[in-house]
Amino acid sequence: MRRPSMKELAQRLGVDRSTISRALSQDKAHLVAPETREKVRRMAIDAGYRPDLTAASLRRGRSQTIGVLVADLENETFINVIRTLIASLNVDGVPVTTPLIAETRDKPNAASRLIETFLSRRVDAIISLASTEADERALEDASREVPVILAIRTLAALNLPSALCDDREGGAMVARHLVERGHKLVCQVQGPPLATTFKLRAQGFSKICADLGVREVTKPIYTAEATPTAGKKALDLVFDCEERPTAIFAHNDAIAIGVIEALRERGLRVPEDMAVAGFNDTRLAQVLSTPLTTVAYPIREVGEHAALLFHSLIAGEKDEAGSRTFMPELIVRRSA
Amino acid sequence: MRRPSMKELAQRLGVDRSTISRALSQDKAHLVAPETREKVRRMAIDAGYRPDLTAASLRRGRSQTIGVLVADLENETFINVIRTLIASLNVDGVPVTTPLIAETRDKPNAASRLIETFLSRRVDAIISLASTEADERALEDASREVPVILAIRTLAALNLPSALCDDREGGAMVARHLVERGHKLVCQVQGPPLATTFKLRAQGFSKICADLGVREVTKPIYTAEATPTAGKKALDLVFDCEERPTAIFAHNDAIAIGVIEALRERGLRVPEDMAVAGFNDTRLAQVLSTPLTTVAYPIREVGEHAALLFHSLIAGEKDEAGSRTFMPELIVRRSA
DNA sequence: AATGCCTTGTCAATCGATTGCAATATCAAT
DNA sequence: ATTGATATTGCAATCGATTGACAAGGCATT
Repeated sequence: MRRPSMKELAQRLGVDRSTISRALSQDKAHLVAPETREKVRRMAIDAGYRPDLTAASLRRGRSQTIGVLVADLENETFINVIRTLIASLNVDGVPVTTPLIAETRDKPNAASRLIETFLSRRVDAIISLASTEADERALEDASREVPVILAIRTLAALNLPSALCDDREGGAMVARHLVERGHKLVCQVQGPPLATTFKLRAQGFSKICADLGVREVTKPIYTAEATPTAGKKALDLVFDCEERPTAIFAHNDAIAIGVIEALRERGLRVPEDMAVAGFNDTRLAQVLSTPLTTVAYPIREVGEHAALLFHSLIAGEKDEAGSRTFMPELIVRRSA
Repeated sequence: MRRPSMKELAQRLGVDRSTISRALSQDKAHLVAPETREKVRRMAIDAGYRPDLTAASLRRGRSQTIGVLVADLENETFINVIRTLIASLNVDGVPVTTPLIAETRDKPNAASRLIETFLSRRVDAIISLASTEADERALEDASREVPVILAIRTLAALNLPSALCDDREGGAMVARHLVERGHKLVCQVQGPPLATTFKLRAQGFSKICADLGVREVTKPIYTAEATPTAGKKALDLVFDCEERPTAIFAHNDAIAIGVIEALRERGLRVPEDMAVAGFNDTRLAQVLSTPLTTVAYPIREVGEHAALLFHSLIAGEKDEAGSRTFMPELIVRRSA
């Protein structure tokens, strides 16, 4: 009743295991006579044969597996990038490479432990959507054993192939928009500074403000997490400032939602009393009764480029696809 | 510069590979002399030895891997159950079992393809947080080869060990609460009927309404997805009814949020003009300026019991831990 | 008929770790 | 000194698939 191994198939058919292996493979199938090939394939199907990928991995030295590190599984943007990545992993609709997905939650040594697991399982590559400076060392070490690709977040010191969004320009877009709308004093509610994303958004935003002569509230405001709860708390800090801004750039939509709810609790209207912009163009952004002005993340591009990097790196191409940075897009809605 | 294999370690130390294997193992370490054991472990560490789990899997017939099917990676409840599940997979803080996480998005044949992949990779068990009637067959077939555990969603026909929330009672709790608050005509915005969860919530809710003499709007209202967007659309259907209810039970928080935003756009206040209750106690539920009355999902219990089932099943215990259903908890906030 | 090429298939080694069994060493008890 | 028990280590098979080397047969060319 158990499923047969390749050896058993071979016995039943009176051929060698190697013939079975080749007949069933993609690349070596031409080495076996068409009739034999068909015979083998038919028999494999109705015997319910299922190749043992652990054995194949061992022999090939390739596990057809990719380690995916993600900072936060609840974050829509990460998930959507992973989704397009996984979709691009399939060849002709057949999933050949299985992702091992693991979450770091930005905990200091989570990444290095997970990377150890990945390497023990002999992943063919690692894609990190979770890089923080704390993991720099772990990723660097890993990159000596296996291709490492960065997505969404980069690490300047490492020079690893990456698929990114132009976060600086994204921040700049928001700033320009707010300036156009006539705001004179603005404010950022920044995400936690451990990832490059938020730093770049802040830089891009501040640069434009400075260039165009718009002031930011003096004290920089950070959230501990990029969540609505944290955004809500952060609004208190905004109101602690000597001067009250007329617009807030929240570093992502989750923070923006927290900010908006907090404003509502204070009886303030968005955007009349305070304009709010977010980042990512989350699903919720469109659903809110005051639809959110935000920056659409180039999800598909980032995911697909990460997959492209993966394929080019494991194929060992010399003119490998390089790092790329994709442009986000400002989505103007009612909130700012 | 490459990392050494067990064989190379053995040569350097002048002992047999089997000794290395035993010294480094958990369960057979007592078979090797304490000094040898220490010597081996030290050498392993500073040679940077890292066991090859693909080889170990092959030989052991156990991959120390578990297939996790999840319907939706964006759903906080699923993710949180998976998180506690993964945490409970570690023994003494060491991750011994690696989860292979795959998403079905409730697409008809996604589950069976993913299960094929899992089985080819020789997972030790499969945990499905994605079961729909469409996958019944695939899960049943899988359960003949490997332990299959259901979580969150069950399949009555299959009698597989499961870790569940008492969704029926959850629905009932909401109904009782609405009755207590004096509502006479209520309405459900149901989630898609492919999963048991929503059906049970609906049944529990309706039963109590009937028992306590409260009317529901006649036409049942379903959403195509359990998302805010779908919830928003569904509100139109509610207003299409001949009579307007005074309270809405949305089958989860995401739907509830859509409903609330749609109400706001119509200029209606929650809960004064329309009470709204959700399900799951999502993070957002607490953050909203009108905090959401909802049902807290027994996340920890479900995740931990699923892990318990896994451990007991692969240990082959005869008095295996059985299916369990955990009680959710009504969280009364402002919205209803 | 001899030669060479091509097609098809077999043989056997191999990937790296695990484990049942056997072998040796050590020690105590008689 | 002999026996037996116990502790420690080595030997070699094994898990299941893949692949380089090679052999057999067929066919065409000269």
